[in-house]
Order: sequence, then structure tokens, then C-alpha cells
Amino acid sequence: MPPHRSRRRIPEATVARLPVYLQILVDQAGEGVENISSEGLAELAGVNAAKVRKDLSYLGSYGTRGVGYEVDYLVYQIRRELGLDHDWPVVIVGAGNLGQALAGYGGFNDRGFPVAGLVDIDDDKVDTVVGGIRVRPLDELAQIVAARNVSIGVIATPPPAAQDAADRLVKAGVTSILNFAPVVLSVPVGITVRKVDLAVELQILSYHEQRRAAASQGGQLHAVSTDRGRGATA
Amino acid sequence: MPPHRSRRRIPEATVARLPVYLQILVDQAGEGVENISSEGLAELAGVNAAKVRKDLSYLGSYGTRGVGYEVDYLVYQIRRELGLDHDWPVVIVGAGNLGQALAGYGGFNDRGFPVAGLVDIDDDKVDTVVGGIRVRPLDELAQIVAARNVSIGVIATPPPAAQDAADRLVKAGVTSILNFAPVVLSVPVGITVRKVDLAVELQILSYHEQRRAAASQGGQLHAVSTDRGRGATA
DNA sequence: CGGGCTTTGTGCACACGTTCACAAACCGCC
DNA sequence: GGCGGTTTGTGAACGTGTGCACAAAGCCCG
Ligand SMILES: NC(=O)c1ccc[n+]([C@@H]2O[C@H](COP(=O)([O-])OP(=O)(O)OC[C@H]3O[C@@H](n4cnc5c(N)ncnc54)[C@H](O)[C@@H]3O)[C@@H](O)[C@H]2O)c1
Ligand SMILES: NC(=O)c1ccc[n+]([C@@H]2O[C@H](COP(=O)([O-])OP(=O)(O)OC[C@H]3O[C@@H](n4cnc5c(N)ncnc54)[C@H](O)[C@@H]3O)[C@@H](O)[C@H]2O)c1
Repeated sequence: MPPHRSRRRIPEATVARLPVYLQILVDQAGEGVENISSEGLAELAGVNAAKVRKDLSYLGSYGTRGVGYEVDYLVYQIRRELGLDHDWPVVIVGAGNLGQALAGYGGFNDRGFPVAGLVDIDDDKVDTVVGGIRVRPLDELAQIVAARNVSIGVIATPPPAAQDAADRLVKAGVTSILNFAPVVLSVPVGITVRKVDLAVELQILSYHEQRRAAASQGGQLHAVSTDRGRGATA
Repeated sequence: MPPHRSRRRIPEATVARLPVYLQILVDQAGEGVENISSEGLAELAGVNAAKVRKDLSYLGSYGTRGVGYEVDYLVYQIRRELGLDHDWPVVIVGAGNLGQALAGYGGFNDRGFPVAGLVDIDDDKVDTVVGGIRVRPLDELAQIVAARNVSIGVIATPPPAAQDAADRLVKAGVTSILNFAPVVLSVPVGITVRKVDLAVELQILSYHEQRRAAASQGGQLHAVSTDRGRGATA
């Protein structure tokens, strides 16, 4: 079978689920499972089987009717499609509470995202070592990005400094940013930004709690719908 | 005007954006801004103005044509709709790297989510103090939940322990869970779960990087579309 | 008090995402 | 080689989310 050049554009919703499938498939491979059906994978991923099949169909026709999917091959294909066939070094800006937790987290390295650098504006933080990484001054950001060919930056600064951090990252040549500060970043076209905002997550939970409370008190009870693939109500 | 009993169901996509508007509005109020137009708010939130208007219309008709929205009143209404008119104490399970960063993070308290407890299975961690919180043994989880009337739990344990943590949380009476472990949790119906998976976020960025690289090499360049409100490509 | 300007609130069309349902494909076994 | 059982891949229907475009509403000013 031909190595299927990645032509088609994959829907964002699917892109967001592929890493979940990948995780499960790697686990399954580790347990010696060689084949898996869309039904089985769906069960483990907590989604609909038809969705699994449609998602996987964007990668090509890698299943065998009557049998299912070969786990190893699927892992290979998803990896390739997500660009995980090589490492993506990341640079972290801000070595505070969160930046240190991130740097000390082995999961990044394991999953192909080695921490190429950790920079901070505070001289007291510079040269301290966290998770085997020595904190470097903010000035060296561009240098690190260039030297290690970094294209992904992580922002873990206080909110007021986040835009500045983004500007510096972009200037240094980074083209993707993962932002933990609760602010809306403004970046040039062509730069991809994703935001992880814990407060937002908690507030969404709060909404559902509040709704539950209101419902059980006054009105009738509703099933709460799933929320665009990022959370779920069982 | 009547205090508008929260009748209508608000679309999930809107619920996910309201916290962002709220954040911006609070900032603006702090800077003395009294009124804001959908256009202005949209600009600051990085979204379409019509979307802002439609989102806000689910709360009721709180704008004034020709003028815009009164910032303070909008803050009040969004807070009420999200259930943020009172605090939601949270309990954190797992006092490792991440659990400590979360417990030490002032932003939770400020935003109405005080840490009611931090529990860990490891006796070496118990009784250590992090961010002003004394780590308690896992056994005391149910007690903490009951005593402080906690309905939101945060899982920051290693992946293999996450399901156990979820089970304990549910048993203790928690009805919403924010899960940081990269595993799919299985919970009873009626429990709301949201997952924050950093590796997934990075892998999505990796996909776009890979796509960019492939495009600039071979095919034609495409604008990358926005991804369901959680990230963006400018 | 009326006219012009601004901005909301929403109907409508379209895009995107999800799920069902089923023909086509494949396996294994007789 | 054919048959029954299984599972894929996808067309089609449906549901959710987005954005345009415009009438309705309100403000200001003369
Ligand atoms: N800690 C958490 O659990 C947590 C949770 C949710 C969100 N966040 C967000 O993550 C961000 C970081 O949180 P934290 O708790 O680590 O804060 P922190 O104050 O502990 O750390 C911030 C670090 O950034 C450095 N810094 C400040 N300005 C900088 C700049 N211009 N360039 C580079 N570094 C700079 C500071 O020196 C400090 O070391 C904040 O925006 C916060 O809102 C944190
Ligand atoms: N640290 C990060 O930046 C980071 C980033 C992304 C994801 N995560 C995820 O967050 C989770 C925690 O990461 P970490 O770096 O803090 O790990 P960690 O190993 O530092 O901490 C885990 C803690 O959980 C405790 N624990 C283990 N089993 C438990 C149980 N059954 N009940 C209660 N506590 C238990 C351990 O004693 C330990 O203190 C992991 O699932 C990890 O994949 C962490």
C-alpha cells in the first residue's frame, strides 16, 4: 500500500481527537493488542463508533472489513499525520509556579516535545535548575529558538506580560504558541495560538453546577449535552 | 427590569465564551470603562461582533441600541448566569508537580474557586504545606467534600490513578470534575467531566506545524481555520 | 420634535460536525 | 468456492455553530 501523501485537509474536530486515539492505541499496543475495531476504540475513547471510523477515514483506508484496524499501523499513520514522526522542541517563557511544573513534567519529553529552553525575566530565577533545565534570561530566547530550531513556544508568564512574551516568541521565529495566561493574544496571520485557561474550565463547570441546582429546585431535569469534544457529561 | 430567571438553555459554544467576555469586562471596568459595544468587546475577545451579540442575547436584552452594553451590569449578568454569584470550593487530588502549582496559584481564589482541600496518597506529601494549604491524606477526601460542600474536584494524579481518583470523588459527592491526567474517565451519568490535556494541545499545534511545512514545500498555501473557539490562527 | 447616526437583536443561509444506516469488503470455515 | 458472520467506509439526514444583513430602537442635536 502506498504511504498515502497527506493531501486532504482534516477537520479540526478530528485533529483534536486523533491524539486521544493515539494515546489509547499506544496503550493497547503496550498490552499486546494487535487489532482493534472502531467499536472497541470508540468505547475506550468515549465516543461514537461511526465518528471513529469517519475520523480514521481522513487518514486513508487503513482498516480491514470484518477485522478492524491494525494497532501498530494506525499508530504509525496517526503519528505521521500529526507530524509526530519527529520531535518538536518547545521553549517555555516564564519559570514561575506553572513554568516549573511544566519543565519538570516528564510527559512532554516522552510525547515528543522536549523542553529546549526555559526563560524568565527575573534575575533571581535565572540559572536556577528545574527539572534538569537551567533557566536562561529572557534575552537568550531568540538564540535558543534559532539554535534548537524551535517552532513551538509556551507562555507561562503573568497575564500582563503575556502579549510581550508572544511578541518576542514571534520575533524569534516561533510559529505556534500555547498560552496559559488568561488573556487574548494578538499575533500576526500565520501564527497558530491555542489557549489553555483553567479559570474558564472551572467556570464552565460552574455553569453546569448552577444549572443542575436550578433544575433540581424548580424546573424539570435535563440531560446535559456534550460540549464540543473537550468535556463530557456521562 | 426583572432579574431574568435563567430559563433558556445556553449553547455550549456560548458558555465557553462567556468567561472570556467576563474577564475582559472586569478588566475594562477596572480601567473605568462604563459602556462597551459588541464591536469593541468582539475586538478585545478576538471574535466576530455578531457572535458577541448573539451570545449576550441568550442572557436577555441587556444592551441599549445606539449605545452598547453597560459594563457593570453585563458583568453582573454573566456572573449570575455562570453561577459565579457565589464561591465554588474545589478539592484537588494529587499534590505533585501540577497539584502544587495549582494549589499555589492565587488565580483560583480570586476567581471564586477557593481550594478547599488538597489530598495525596503519599504519606511523605501529607502534612506538607503548599500555597497555604496543608496536604491531607486521601482518606479524608469524603470528609473534606462533605464539610466544605465541595461539588468540583480536580484530578492531578498520575494517569493510572486517575480513574480511582474519579471514583472516589464521585463517591464523596462531587458532581463536576476537571481532569488533568491524559486518560478517558468513566463516570456515572449526571457527572460533568472536562479534560485538560497538554499533550493533546501540543499535538494539535504539531499538526499545524507539520501542515505548514508540507504546504510550503510542495503544495499551495492555505489559511488555517479557527478551531472551535479554543485556539486560533490569526 | 424630527432627522440622522449608531448599535442592538435576530431571521436566514451557510458551514461544520455528528450520527444513522447500509452496501461493500473481507475472514474463516466447511 | 461459496456462505455466514463481522466490520469498514461513506452517503444522507440531522443538529449545532457562525456570520451577514437589516429592521427596530435609542441617542443626540439642532
Ligand atoms: N500556576 C497555576 O497553576 C496556573 C493555573 C492557571 C493559570 N495560570 C497562569 O499561568 C501564568 C503563570 O502562572 P504562575 O503561577 O506560574 O505565575 P508566577 O508568578 O509563579 O510565574 C510567572 C513567571 O513569569 C516571569 N515573568 C514575568 N514577566 C515575564 C516576561 N515578560 N518574560 C518572561 N518571564 C516573565 C516571572 O519572573 C515569574 O517567574 C499566569 O498567567 C497564570 O494566570 C497558572
Ligand atoms: N506537571 C505538569 O506540568 C503536567 C502537565 C500535563 C499533564 N500533567 C498530568 O497531571 C498529572 C499529575 O502530574 P504531576 O507532574 O503533578 O505528577 P506527579 O507525579 O508529580 O504527582 C502526582 C501526585 O499524585 C499522587 N498520587 C498518586 N496516586 C494517587 C491517588 N490514587 N490518589 C491521590 N494522589 C495520588 C502522588 O503521590 C503524587 O504526589 C499527571 O497525570 C500528568 O500526566 C502534568
